[in-house]
Amino acid sequence: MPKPKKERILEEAERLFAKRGYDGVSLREITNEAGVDVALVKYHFGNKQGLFDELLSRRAKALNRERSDALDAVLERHDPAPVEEVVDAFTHTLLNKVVSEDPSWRSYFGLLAQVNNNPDWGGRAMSKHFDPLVHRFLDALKRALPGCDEADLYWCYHFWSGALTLTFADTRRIDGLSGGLCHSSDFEAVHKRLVPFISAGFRALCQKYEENDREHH
Amino acid sequence: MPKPKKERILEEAERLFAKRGYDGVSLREITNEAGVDVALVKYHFGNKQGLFDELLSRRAKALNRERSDALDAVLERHDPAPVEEVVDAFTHTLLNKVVSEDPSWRSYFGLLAQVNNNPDWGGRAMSKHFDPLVHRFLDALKRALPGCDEADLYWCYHFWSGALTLTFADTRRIDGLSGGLCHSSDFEAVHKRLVPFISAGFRALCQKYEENDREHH
DNA sequence: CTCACACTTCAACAATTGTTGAATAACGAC
DNA sequence: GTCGTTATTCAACAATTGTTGAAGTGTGAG
Repeated sequence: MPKPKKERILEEAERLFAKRGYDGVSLREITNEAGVDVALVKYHFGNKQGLFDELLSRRAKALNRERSDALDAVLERHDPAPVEEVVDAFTHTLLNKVVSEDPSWRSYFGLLAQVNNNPDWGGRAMSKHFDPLVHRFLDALKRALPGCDEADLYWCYHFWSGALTLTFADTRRIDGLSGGLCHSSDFEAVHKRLVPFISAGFRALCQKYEENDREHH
Repeated sequence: MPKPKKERILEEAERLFAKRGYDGVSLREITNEAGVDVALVKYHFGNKQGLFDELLSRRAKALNRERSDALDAVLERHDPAPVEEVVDAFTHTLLNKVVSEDPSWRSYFGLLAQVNNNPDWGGRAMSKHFDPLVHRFLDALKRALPGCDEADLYWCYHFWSGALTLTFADTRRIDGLSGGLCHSSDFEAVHKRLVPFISAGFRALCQKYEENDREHH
């Protein structure tokens, strides 16, 4: 049984939109790659925007639950939880999906990178799907960093989000910049480094009082 | 004497490309906003890509010199220089231009954000204009963080670049997320926080031996 | 079989896209 | 003025864009 054509459209659209953005891909390019007729887009998704919205939301729900569960697991062990563990719970899920699981997740995160960096309507689209989850994580971080300024916290998340976004954009710039030492698609390398990098940033800005026990790991 | 039409095209193109990306803006939209004929694009820049390239490079040269000078000033005072000062030299110039100077710089940085996050050709475009400068800064950081792993250093720059990119993309997501506490276009707020955040990240990943004197500022 | 329904194809639409050649205008040098 | 160069306009091009109505195919139930 061949894959249903609706799904073929979604796959190709995800792949192409992730690479060249909403305006950089035409419906015919998608449907040609998928081997289906253009009119199917209207039938299944209404129009181009409907197709894009469907791509955005179809994976968001499962992803949100998974990351929320990861946070729960951390908070169950200790609350307030160390900054590192909260940051890791947020990032771990994403990078694991890219590294080991169904590679189509990689396209999805590429899509999110496009959306998150879109000055026109990206902010609203991201907020619509992910703000509640982000608030859960920021609440946990607030408890981990008592007395911290709320604005500091949000800006830290902003920097964090930017680092993740550029990672998933996968522009291969670091490949040339590093002379082949690093590879833009080496998400394992990112995984190892992003958590300590971001956690240190949070502590530097949001940790008001020095604590004695700084045991991490 | 009214502004030359060539310049009007550049201004509007910069503004629109920054907001909606290369494929999201048509030449006629640019030339209509600028009040000139479409054919002028061919005359002055060859084609659409030529216009975009001109936008990218016309400000890059001056910007590179300015940032290189900022690094020189730091290194003249002390070499190796503290991480904070090197990071600040890189970021300071950008954010100052946005805050105080000619507001058209803001469009230019929005343009850079679009390019830097573009998976298709963004990496090459950024490298072409900015890699030598980035290498200068990374060299200074390498001296500030003796014995550090080179790959770590490049990945730190990657996170840094991502944080800056999302900032200049100006998506207004943080406005809603923070309930109005932060504003995406408040570059002064970013300025205060980005340097300590990124510096702490560099230290966390790249600082091999604890040092006694951690005097900053 | 027949009917209803979901799915798919086909052919075409009006609008917009980047690009272009030829004609026109502005302007300084001589 | 006259000429050469630069700048600008005009009208149009072929191609592609998203979208659409109508026709066609398949399938499963009755």
